[in-house]
Amino acid sequence: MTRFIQEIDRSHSCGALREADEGAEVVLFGWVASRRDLGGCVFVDLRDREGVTQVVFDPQASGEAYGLAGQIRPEWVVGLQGKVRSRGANANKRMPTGGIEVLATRLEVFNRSAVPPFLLEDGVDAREELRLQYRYLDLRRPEVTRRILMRHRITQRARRHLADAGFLEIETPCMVKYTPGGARNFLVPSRLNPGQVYALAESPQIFKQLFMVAGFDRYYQIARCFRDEDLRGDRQPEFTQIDVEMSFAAPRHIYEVVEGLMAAIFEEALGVKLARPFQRMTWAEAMGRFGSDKPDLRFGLELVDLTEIVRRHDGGGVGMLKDALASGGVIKALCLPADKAPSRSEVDKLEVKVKELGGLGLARARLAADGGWTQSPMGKSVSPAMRVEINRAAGAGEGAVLLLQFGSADKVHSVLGGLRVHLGEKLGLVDKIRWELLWVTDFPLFERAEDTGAVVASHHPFTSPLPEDVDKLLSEPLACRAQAYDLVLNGVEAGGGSIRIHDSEVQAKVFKVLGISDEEAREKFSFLLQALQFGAPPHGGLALGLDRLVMLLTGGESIRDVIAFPKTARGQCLMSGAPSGVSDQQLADLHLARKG
RNA sequence: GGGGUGGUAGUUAAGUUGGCUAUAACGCCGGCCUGUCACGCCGGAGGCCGCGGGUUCGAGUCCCGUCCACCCCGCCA
Repeated sequence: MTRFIQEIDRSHSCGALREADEGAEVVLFGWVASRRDLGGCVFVDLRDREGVTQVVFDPQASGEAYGLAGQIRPEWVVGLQGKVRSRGANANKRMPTGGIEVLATRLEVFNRSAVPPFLLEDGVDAREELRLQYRYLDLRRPEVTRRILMRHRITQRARRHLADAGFLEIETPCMVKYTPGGARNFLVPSRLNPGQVYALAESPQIFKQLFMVAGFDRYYQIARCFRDEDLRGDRQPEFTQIDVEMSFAAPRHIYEVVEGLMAAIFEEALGVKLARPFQRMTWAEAMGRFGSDKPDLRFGLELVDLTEIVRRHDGGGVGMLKDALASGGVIKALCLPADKAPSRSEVDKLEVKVKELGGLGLARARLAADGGWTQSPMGKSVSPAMRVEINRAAGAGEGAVLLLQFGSADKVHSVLGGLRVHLGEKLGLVDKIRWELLWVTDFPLFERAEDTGAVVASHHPFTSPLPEDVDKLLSEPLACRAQAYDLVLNGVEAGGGSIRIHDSEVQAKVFKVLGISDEEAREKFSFLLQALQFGAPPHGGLALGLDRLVMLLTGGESIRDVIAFPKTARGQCLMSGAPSGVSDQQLADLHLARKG
């Protein structure tokens, strides 16, 4: 008797056969997805990464195969030979292969399977803890497999697109010199250099700039990055970026390349043609209108700026508004029309949300038929004149609810921006089938650190200011805008980048603003600064978060869904058990001592 | 670091004011069944109620602690 594998080759995947293949002799390999034993015949759904095909075992076709089919169980791995036949009126329209089945003449069991700890079917919601523990089984589930295959197609398409556009794929080291600032690094102790460490690269940033100095002109990499920060659904300790850098580039050149790349990816993944160019909005406009540097444009509900109205009315009789103005604050509101207006108790719940977002409270008003404010702490004191103007500015009619925040612009924006997103989801304002891409541009070059009050780089210290703001670097640093941009997709930051400083005078000014001395700069960034002195071309780039992108394009809920072997929120791999303990001998080899 | 939600057969869940011999569905095991595709029918096995203390005549249920997973804030491009 001939044996599979050694002598018989697979002819098709389990997702390939159609009615046109009727009559073909085929050989399929795969896993038993389900078995329906009707007594006189046995149906088996055979699954591989490409799909599922129904196989029927009939004693008249092969008594031996039929007998074996009665014994097999879910997740056994088998090979079989048979003939494709049409299912005619019995076709299953919900399956791509549902028009046919394979009448098996031979069956070989390659391996049995223990009973899996959870059902390997779509739509089952076994606890994620368990799914991660048996990730190799979870990956067999068609919807999980589909995401991983989609990731493959997206990265392949990205590679092809960028290579065709003249970008070189070059790898950069993961083990790098520690440089301060930005995310916390994982550290790798050096056995050969007692007491010294490598850092795992949080991004290839400096190296890709050096490629530009080297004259490679255009570089890309599907780069793994490492950050030792607390984790979220969209943050893993190691993650992947599509990293791009190009020489002789202004922001518009970067936009053009990345828009082409995104269009290719969307076409590949969804068959969607993106409208180009993408929308652009300055950071200041995004913050002002949406309270966010990554506005979700799938719905409206923009912030209404009431600052000037309140100023003209000198507070309009409302003490807290007047105080907010006096301390240099702003007053903004969200207006929910009557048909979306939350009830009184729902507004109270929103106030809880506001406090989560860092707000002190939620001033509100519900409009009566005459425009008067009810259910409002300001209802009695507010002057009718100001009230009328605010109602008009907000477009608020009878039954509408106004939700107000006042205070520092940063706080008002972050609270109302967060509330806007919350309401967008909760009230079903978000159009789920839309893809809204935009560039947010002209980010502030510097910001004030909340804890220390020091001026710090918003992006990183090599980010170039807008040409028209260079003169203000030393005099008004916080008013300087950067040639920095984020690509925002449906309210998610899909990527970000900047044009870098290639002029050592400008770089020196930036370091001065940041309070970094020449000596300190040399010590921290020596090799980059040195390289910039040897004919560095104007250059800039961007990095796209591949995990987030694939998550959005596949409808995943977290990037864990699109990473083959993800870690938990505490950075553990439940399957392998990493991280794990270390022996005294290992520590000694690394010249490390255990604490305590 | 702070806050929240959850943890009960293999899995997903229910479990009332503390009274339980802890339910159900799916899965698993055995039997029957030739057109199923969530196959159907009959029968069966299966539990340290996350873990450790406490209150109580009595705890899945109440209290304290702890572990794990997830979400939010801080942090992080």
